[in-house]
Amino acid sequence: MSINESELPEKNSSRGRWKQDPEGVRANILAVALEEFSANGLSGARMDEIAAKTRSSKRMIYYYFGDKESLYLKALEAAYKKVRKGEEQLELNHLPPRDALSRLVAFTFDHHRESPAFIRLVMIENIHHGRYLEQSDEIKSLNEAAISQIAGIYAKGVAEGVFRDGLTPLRIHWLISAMSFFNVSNATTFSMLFGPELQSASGQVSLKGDVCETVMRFVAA
Amino acid sequence: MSINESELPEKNSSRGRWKQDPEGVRANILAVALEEFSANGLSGARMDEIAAKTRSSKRMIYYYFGDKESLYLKALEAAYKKVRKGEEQLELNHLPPRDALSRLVAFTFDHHRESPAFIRLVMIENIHHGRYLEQSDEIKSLNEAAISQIAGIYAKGVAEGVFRDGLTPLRIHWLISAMSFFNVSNATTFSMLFGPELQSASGQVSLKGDVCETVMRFVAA
DNA sequence: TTCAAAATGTACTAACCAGTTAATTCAGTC
DNA sequence: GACTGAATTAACTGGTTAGTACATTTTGAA
Repeated sequence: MSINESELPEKNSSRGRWKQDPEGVRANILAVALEEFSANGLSGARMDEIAAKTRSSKRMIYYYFGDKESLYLKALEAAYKKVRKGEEQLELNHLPPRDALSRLVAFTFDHHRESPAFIRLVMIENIHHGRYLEQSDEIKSLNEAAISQIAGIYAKGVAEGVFRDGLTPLRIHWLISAMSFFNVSNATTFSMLFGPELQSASGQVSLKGDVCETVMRFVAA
Repeated sequence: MSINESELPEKNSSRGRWKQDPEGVRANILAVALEEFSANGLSGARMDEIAAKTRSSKRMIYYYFGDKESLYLKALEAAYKKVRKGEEQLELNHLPPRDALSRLVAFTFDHHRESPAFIRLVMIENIHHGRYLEQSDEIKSLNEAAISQIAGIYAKGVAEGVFRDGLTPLRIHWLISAMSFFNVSNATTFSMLFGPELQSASGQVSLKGDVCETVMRFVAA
């Protein structure tokens, strides 16, 4: 899971010597910040709290990141990059269209489920009307891949006559995202209002089946 | 400072008379609070800001609601009640199952779209892991109706052979909710990452069509 | 060794903000 | 027309929190 937990020795004793490790400190701060912002939101997160969970100090956060909002933005970017990196693993080109799409849906469902911190940051960003995402051209450029992957699968499926014509990759992507995202983002309130059965282990299995089925039926010729 | 003789626009000047209207004041505070919490979240909202937008004063908020969290909870409850009241209008029992379901989906899609403040509060509540929703038994009791309505339609559809067997009303409701909710909750970031076409007027029309189609195909025999 | 620049620690401050104090004005009652 | 409790106002407070000043240590190069 967490790859870059580069084990720095001990938190430097106050009187003793300390070793410089700018990159490690930066990465450590970012990881903590991501967790805290994800848990408490931008205004809810506390800089002192973030600093305390860091291997370094509040002073270093301001030294490296300037202010709270910049730190939030960097954490948001880091979260996106991490998620996209996970998505790159998937290779579907060799599969027949229906298998490819089905696997993509199942993968997306699982992937969202395993990235709750990311999901929460996206929710928070939506509450802020995307004020910070807006400032990051870096993130915006990362999302062509998802669409073009679907485009390839869909075109092939239409050509083979197994998918109906007249859809767009974007709408298919929207459908997959909506269900996979909602499953994580609204898990708490949905369970509270309608019971926890869909969030149980077996409930999630059957839900994933439903989600795949839903997409397959939506595109079926 | 000098004794204030200045004219506050809407507010009662300190020299002038004021009328008692406890219920009106309460309702006014709640409406403003709902808007502010929805816009800024629990920790992001400012009591002074809420008070300023109210017809009365900060002291009155504390007089009627106790503290910030209680106000938030009451605003949350008010939002739920308002939304449920809107849902009660729908009468579907006389329609054939497919028409009934189709109309229910379209209605839910529109209804969510017209209640962005409510959607945002639910998002915020999910970020808080439902800590406040949890405290409101009142809200929890409101949600049987949605399920039983679908149950009726679905059972009829299965009996007539137009819907497949083996589903549950809960899973159908989940599907409708997921798409209708996501369409509003993630509108900002989705548009930023993939373009605004689905949020345009015509995009929403075609999306609503997709959502109906998706549900109908999911339940089709 | 020396020295400047980068990196870090300690302790502070100024602003903010939820909640309070205490005085005042209304509406209804006798 | 005075009394009472409910409603309302303005100003204040104390804790919290983002951000900073300043001293100190480390590093690497001359």
